[in-house]
Amino acid sequence: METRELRYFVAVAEELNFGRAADRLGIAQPPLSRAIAQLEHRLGVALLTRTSRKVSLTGAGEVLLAEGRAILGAVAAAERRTRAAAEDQPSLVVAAKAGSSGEVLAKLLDAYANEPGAVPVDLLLCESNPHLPLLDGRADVALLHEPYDPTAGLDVEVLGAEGQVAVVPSAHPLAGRSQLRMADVSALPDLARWPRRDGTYPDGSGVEVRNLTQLFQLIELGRAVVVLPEVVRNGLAEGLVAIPVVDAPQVTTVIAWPPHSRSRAVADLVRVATGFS
Amino acid sequence: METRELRYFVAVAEELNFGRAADRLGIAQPPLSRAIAQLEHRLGVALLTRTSRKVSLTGAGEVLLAEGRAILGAVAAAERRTRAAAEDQPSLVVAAKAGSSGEVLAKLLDAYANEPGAVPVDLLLCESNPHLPLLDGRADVALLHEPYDPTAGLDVEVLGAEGQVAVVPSAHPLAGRSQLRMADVSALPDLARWPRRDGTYPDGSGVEVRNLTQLFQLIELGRAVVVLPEVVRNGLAEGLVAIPVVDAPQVTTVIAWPPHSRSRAVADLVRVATGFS
DNA sequence: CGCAGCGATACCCGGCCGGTATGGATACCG
DNA sequence: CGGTATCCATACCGGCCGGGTATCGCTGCG
Repeated sequence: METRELRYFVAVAEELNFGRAADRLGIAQPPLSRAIAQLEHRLGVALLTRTSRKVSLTGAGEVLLAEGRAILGAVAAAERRTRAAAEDQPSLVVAAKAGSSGEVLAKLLDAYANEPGAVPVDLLLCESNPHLPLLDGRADVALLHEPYDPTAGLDVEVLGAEGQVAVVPSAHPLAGRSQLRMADVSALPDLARWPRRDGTYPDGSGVEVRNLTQLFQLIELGRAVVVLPEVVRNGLAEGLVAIPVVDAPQVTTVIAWPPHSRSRAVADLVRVATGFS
Repeated sequence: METRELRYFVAVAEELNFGRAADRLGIAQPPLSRAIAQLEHRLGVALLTRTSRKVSLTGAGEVLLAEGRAILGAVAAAERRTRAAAEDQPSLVVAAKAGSSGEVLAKLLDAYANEPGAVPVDLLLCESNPHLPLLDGRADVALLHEPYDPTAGLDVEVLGAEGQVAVVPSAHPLAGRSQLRMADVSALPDLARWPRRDGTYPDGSGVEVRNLTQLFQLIELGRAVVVLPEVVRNGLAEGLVAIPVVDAPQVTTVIAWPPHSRSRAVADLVRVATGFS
């Protein structure tokens, strides 16, 4: 199986339309049809069911889509990391979610900078999932939050844990309570559309939740409700209050890096991180 | 970067000889030279240093070798898993190290077999590292032992932990002791050659340690010394005794599976395993 | 100095990838 | 119910690239 075939299949599987997929790939539709047919023939497996009006994935196709995405990410990562290894002066890219854990990140980078043999660090602040740049080689290390961020296929080390709080408007009936339970929160109406783990949004009405400041605005307007790690207290606006949710799962901050990482700099940074946590 | 190029590069990087690599790949040497040169050109990076007498890897080459092996494994896994997903009756392959944790495995398989919706289970008993079949798709789940088996790039769930014991001949001076420390053990002579984590053996004299029964024979002959998890007591031969090593790291048995696994059967098995542990 | 080993270069051929043109099936619409 | 638009498959052609053979250039060794 060649990566070209995988790119083609992933494009078709995502578009579920040969014409658009060919467009996206910058080739004509017939060669694409043929390539997919060849791939299916070589695998001896039907990946798509075509009814001249609609294309859909078979079970095997769904498996190959997931595997193929991972492989294409790994290939992109391999290219980037190979090029990075050829640079005369190494550097380190750390990914973190924008607007969270600012001070733990600062402490970590300060501590690392004082290490002997420390390397210049670039920061990559992600609006969405900070684990993605790790998978395609754009970053060398990431700060993630279990269970929010997926850590599948990554090596991780736990840095710390914290409880979660519900954020509600100060004028809200629950605002006076000293603690809540998940049941209290999930009983409240939530009119916003939340991203899925892959970053896409469900269809329907409601605003798509994209970042914290926007989310807080929605909460003030009573159009969203959310349970978040305690640190959000720091950046909380005037009209909002945070109330501990006693039975919410603990959120653990972890430092993650790709498997097979042989980089001295990554090892140093992880050691520093786990040292003081 | 195409997988063909990666296959070619990995072959050359492993053989460090274009002729032998071409032989292994079943092609002639000139196209191989050209393919590697093209790959280097496209990446804009030197992967190999050639001095018409010797080929060696650059730093970037070593990175690409590691990444490339992982990618080729992932591609092989993708093909196998895609084909497996097309089978009308699903099945589950469980990998475990031959000659270890027999009873935990038996308990696990029994418990799983009683699950509703259980699927036929095939066992894959590995002489060497049981994580390898996970990486290239030959197995769906593996029982591993931290820190002996590498778990990089796998999802794991801890099943249990145990201490470690030193195995020595009954006639050995230490045989009467009730407990030992690592220092006691490492002071003893060890004439055997142990496999590295990648399965290869260092050069030199001494027998290559390949499995438990052979290892026990070496110990009886006073040619090897080893610290192993407590379970080995069960299969211990007459002339050997096991003595707890109090400061050895705990060995944890983990159940591991590839990331992105969407299989119902894998999820069921993991749930059963963590349920009773 | 001659030879052997090894990678690079030169050159040719065939297969495959990609393009255009077109066919066949199906849903939608007047 | 016929026309049409949409969409995937097939047919066919041309150019590129991957692979083969022959050979050269370099280097360490006897």
